[in-house]
Amino acid sequence: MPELPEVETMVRGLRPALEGRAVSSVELHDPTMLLGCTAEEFAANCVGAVASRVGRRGKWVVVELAGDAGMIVIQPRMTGGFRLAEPERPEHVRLTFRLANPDASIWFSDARRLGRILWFDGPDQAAAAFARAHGPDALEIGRDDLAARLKKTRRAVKPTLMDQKVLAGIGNIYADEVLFESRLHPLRVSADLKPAEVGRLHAAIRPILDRAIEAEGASFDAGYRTVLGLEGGFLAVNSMYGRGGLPCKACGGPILKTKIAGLIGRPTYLCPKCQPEKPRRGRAGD
DNA sequence: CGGTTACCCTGGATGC
DNA sequence: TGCATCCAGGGTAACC
Repeated sequence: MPELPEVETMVRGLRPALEGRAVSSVELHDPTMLLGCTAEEFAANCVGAVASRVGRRGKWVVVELAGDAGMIVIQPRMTGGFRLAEPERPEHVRLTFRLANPDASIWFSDARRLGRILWFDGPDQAAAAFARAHGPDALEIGRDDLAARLKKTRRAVKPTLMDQKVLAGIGNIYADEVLFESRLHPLRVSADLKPAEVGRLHAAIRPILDRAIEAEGASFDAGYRTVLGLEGGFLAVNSMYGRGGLPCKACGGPILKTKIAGLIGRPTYLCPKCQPEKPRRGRAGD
């Protein structure tokens, strides 16, 4: 489920509950989700350690243990999420951290079990693994950097935006929002975007992600919730995702829900009028 | 190399 | 009510 704003919201919720606290025990209910060490090693590494910092790298949640005792990375992927001991234990809990003084629990639950729990012996290993899989963070990437990365590929711009190696944090929901905001069709060839178009795209990314973080992310159905079990509010104020057939906020025409090449089964929402497949001659350019 | 597809899993919603 | 089908926000690996 979670993309950058949802993961950022998780991290902000976890911080006050976890930072500075000693882990008294861990329960790994599904050891197949753990990579990087055995379940026994994981428990031995965590118990007694103090969680010094909780952070985000792209869509990864990073828990740093004090004194270089190691790092835990949790990838929620589609259906993973955290819940504090309140208000109630969620279903499908795969990992439990118990804390002492005062006693508390933090749960990681994941219905589809697509999530991953990674163990790294130290920050260098974690940083190397992150660097292998990710480009710059979507909140931090510069316009020229984005332009250079788009120039390198002739694939469609939407799958490029969702490629974590190009920039980290954008997934299916926010790609559609960003492309609508910058009036670009998702099938436009990345390398063919004109400087002004790349400028619009870059200018749209940060504000949309910031607005979504402010709303505490996007919730629908039984999916993503905050660590308190609350729904995020972004889908009440967004422009595209989940709004197939509804009027486009710019032109009033119907929003199209479709599928595009390069993204296997995932839906794409776009406004055919505001996001023309071919750039208008003389206009859309620089 | 770049792009496409299958697949990993499962719960919930929808349809017959 | 019961069963089949479809759908899903992510990511990797195999393949052409």
